[in-house]
Formats: sequence, C-alpha cells, structure tokens
Amino acid sequence: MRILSKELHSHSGEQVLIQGWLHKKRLLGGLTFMNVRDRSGLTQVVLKEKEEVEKLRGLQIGTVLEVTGTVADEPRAPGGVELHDAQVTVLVPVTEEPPIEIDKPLSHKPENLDTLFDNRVVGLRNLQEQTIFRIRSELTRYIREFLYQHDFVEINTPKLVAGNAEGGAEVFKTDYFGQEATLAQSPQLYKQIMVGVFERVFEIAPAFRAELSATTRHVSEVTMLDVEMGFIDGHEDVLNFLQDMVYGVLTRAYQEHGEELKSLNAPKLTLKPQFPRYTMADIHKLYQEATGKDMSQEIDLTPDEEKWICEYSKQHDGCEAVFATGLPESKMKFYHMKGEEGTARSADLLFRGIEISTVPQREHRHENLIEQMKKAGVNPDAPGFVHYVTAFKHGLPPHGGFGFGIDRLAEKTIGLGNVKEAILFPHDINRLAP
RNA sequence: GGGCUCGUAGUGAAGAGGCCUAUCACGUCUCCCUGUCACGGAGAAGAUCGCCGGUUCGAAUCCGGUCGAGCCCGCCA
Repeated sequence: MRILSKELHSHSGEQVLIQGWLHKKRLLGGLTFMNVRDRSGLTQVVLKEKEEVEKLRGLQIGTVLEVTGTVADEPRAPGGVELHDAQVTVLVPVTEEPPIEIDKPLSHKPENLDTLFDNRVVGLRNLQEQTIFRIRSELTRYIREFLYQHDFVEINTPKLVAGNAEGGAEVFKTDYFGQEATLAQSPQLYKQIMVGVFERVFEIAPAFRAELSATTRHVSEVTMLDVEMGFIDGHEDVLNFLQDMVYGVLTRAYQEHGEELKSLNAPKLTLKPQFPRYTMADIHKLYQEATGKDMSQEIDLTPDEEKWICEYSKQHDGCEAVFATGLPESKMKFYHMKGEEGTARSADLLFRGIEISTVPQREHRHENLIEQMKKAGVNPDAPGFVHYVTAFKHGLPPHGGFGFGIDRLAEKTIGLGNVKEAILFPHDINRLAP
C-alpha cells in the first residue's frame, strides 16, 4: 500500500512503498540522495546500490517513480525521516529537460511573467508556485465554510446568456445555434432571482470581461464570488456581513498558513474587526491634502487613490481593509438602490491597494426597478431581462450582496504584484493558452 | 486605445560602437566525491544577441520599421 511523504514518520522501521515524481537528485559518489514529490510533500530517499542509481541515469526531473524502502529516523534528514535500502521502479521515464526550474523559486519579475505563463504546465510543479495555489484553495474553502455556516446555498448559474446590452463591461459575443449569446460577465441577475427561492445564495464561478485592459489587476476570465442575501436590515447589514467574512477568512489564513505566507514574502496582516469607512468625498479630500492632486471630479477612485487610502488606513486606523462608501449616483446600475444626495447605496471594499469587492443594496421594488431600467435604457421586456423582472413581480424582499474577486483576494493576501500570478492559467488580452 | 520602457543559450542576468571568436549563474551531459538538502570539484555542449532594413571601415551596442512583451493611464456589474 502506498504511503505519503507526510505519513512517513509514523512508519518508522517499516518497509513501505511511496510513489511520486523525481524532484531532485544529488549524487555524492557512493551515496545518492533523491527527493520524491507526492501530493503531501517531499520524501528523501537514500540510494547506496550502484544499480539503483543507474536506473535513473538520463532521466529528468518529473520522472514518475515507485520506491520501496525502510523508513529510518535520521536527524540529518529533512523532516527527521528518510527511506533506506531503496528499490526504485520507474513508472514513467522522462528524458525531456524541464523548460523551467522546479526546485528553486521562479522569477516573478513583471518582465518575466510571460515566460512563467508560457511554461505554466511544468512551472506549477515548483513548490513555491504550488504554495500560492494551496493558499488560494484554502481561502476559497474558508469562504465556503463561512457562508455555509450562515445558511447560504451554493448555486450555479448559466454562463452562456441571452445577448443583451446590460451596460457596463464589454462582453464576449458568441454564436448560439444561430442566435447571439454572450459570456456572462456576472451572475447578477440570476443571483437576485435566487433570493426569491433561498433568501441566501452564493456562487463561485468564472466571469468573462472583454475589456481591452492591460494592467496588473485585470484578466479576461476572472473567478468571482457572488453573494446575495434577502431580508436585510439596510445596507449596513451587507457591509457588516462582508466585513466579518473577510476578517474571518484573512485571520484564519494567517493563523493556519503563516509559515507558507512568510515563505512567499507575504506582508504581515494588519487588520481590525471593524473596517474603517470613508466616503468617496472624504477620500478625494484626504488625498488632495496629502498629495495636492484634486480628484474630486472623478466619478470613481483612481488606482493611485485606492493605493493611497489603504496605506492611510493602515497607518491611521491599523487596518489594511477599508470601505469606500457613498459611490456617486452616476456610477449606479439600474438594479442598485438609490442613496442620499446623489449617491448610490453601494460601497467598494479595498484591500492592500485594490478594490476586491463592490457591495450595493438592490432596488427590490418592482415599480422602481422598471423605472430605473427604462431610465438606463434597458428594455424590461427583452429576452435577457423579462425573467429577471418576473422574479420581482412575484415578490423579492429587500436584499443586497456583493461581487468579490477571488483572484485579487489571493493576489493581495499573498502579496503578489500581479493578479495573474494568483491564477493557474491566466487569460488576458494577449493570452488564451495554456 | 494612448504614453513610456524592454527583447542576449532551456531559465535568470552582464555587456551600451572595435577589448565579443559575446561574460556569469542555474539547468543539461561526462568524470570524481558516503550526509547532501541552492551539495562540492574538474571538464563539455548549448546564443546566427526577436526579425527586416539603414548608418559606419566596423553594430548585441546607434537609427528606422516590424513582431513580441512589460508598466502606467483610459476602459472596467
């Protein structure tokens, strides 16, 4: 029976079988060390027989192996345990040299990312790259667990949708048996519909954006967490809920994976359970006082302001996550709830210099919704909207929710410089493969 | 889409008119090495310096074009 590298220490003195990939060879003459990688980590194997070492001659890293041997406690071995008297069986020989190194950290300098992604298939086997995606996996697990604990139902909604101008982001158009379809840029309409069924729903799924953006924070295919909850007691309810979720997820990640985060040079977490809240107007004003630049005419925060307010909040409030509230009505979508004095009941959550979530309250009243749709130039009877409107006709409670960028959360939690580094196979305006 | 910057062995870097017959490190190959863990030592192979054209006695190096990439801005449910 196969034993994993992490289980080795509890089989001291026993004859065991391990399987994995050749990760590293060190030939010292009469003694050869070999690292075998499996899903739980590395095992050090000691080869003394010449013929065992010869089996590996000419075989490259990535060769799939089966090794039997005796588990030996050895203080000089990494992890204090290693395999002795090893017998090697090559399951899949690899003679091709790896195009990129897998036993040393890979360059993440911006100008080298292209090579990193060109060689992604093999490069992901690198332990540092693995760590990025293990942490990302944990972040989504924490999010799911938090949401399940709060009575949410996980849903899946269509990604091929009826082609309609919804306004906002550019969409990918495609042929759907003769009619035009678009790739969903958000499950917005579906998740609101589902509030009428389950009250509380969420989805973790790709969203497609056809923007011609070439920045460190945009890709064409993003992984979004979408949350929607009914019977809210005002916009505050949603803000607090998101705040509790993010606080819980981040503190847990740093508790349970502090060592890995440190090994990736992630910054220390500076967070308070209550995230500071600044209005857009406040931020423009503070930014102007600090930098002399007047951004008060911008309808949104500039990227530099987003960075600035996070740093300000970190220094001033001891919290790297901050809400920007009071988004202007001009940025409002037809499904948002109007706020006070030309604002929308919506806020952005910023973390370490970037927007990771937008948190609006929805307009749930049928009449008002129709009015706002018409005002926005959206036809409520169009195929892409008629079913959405039906849900309101048949009763939706006050509700709100948020769209939340999983890629950006992973990027910033780990302290990476480009969202693409936190995506297994990033697709952007220049890249569709791998 | 606009501006700026960059393309040198498989990977990461140095070279900024002649010292380049292009340097270094990692990786690869051969040999030596019994406690390595970025093992060490000796040697070898591997690059028409992204591509096309120009300037010059002479171009990896300067100029123009082209292709590719990066960063910023714009755009961004």
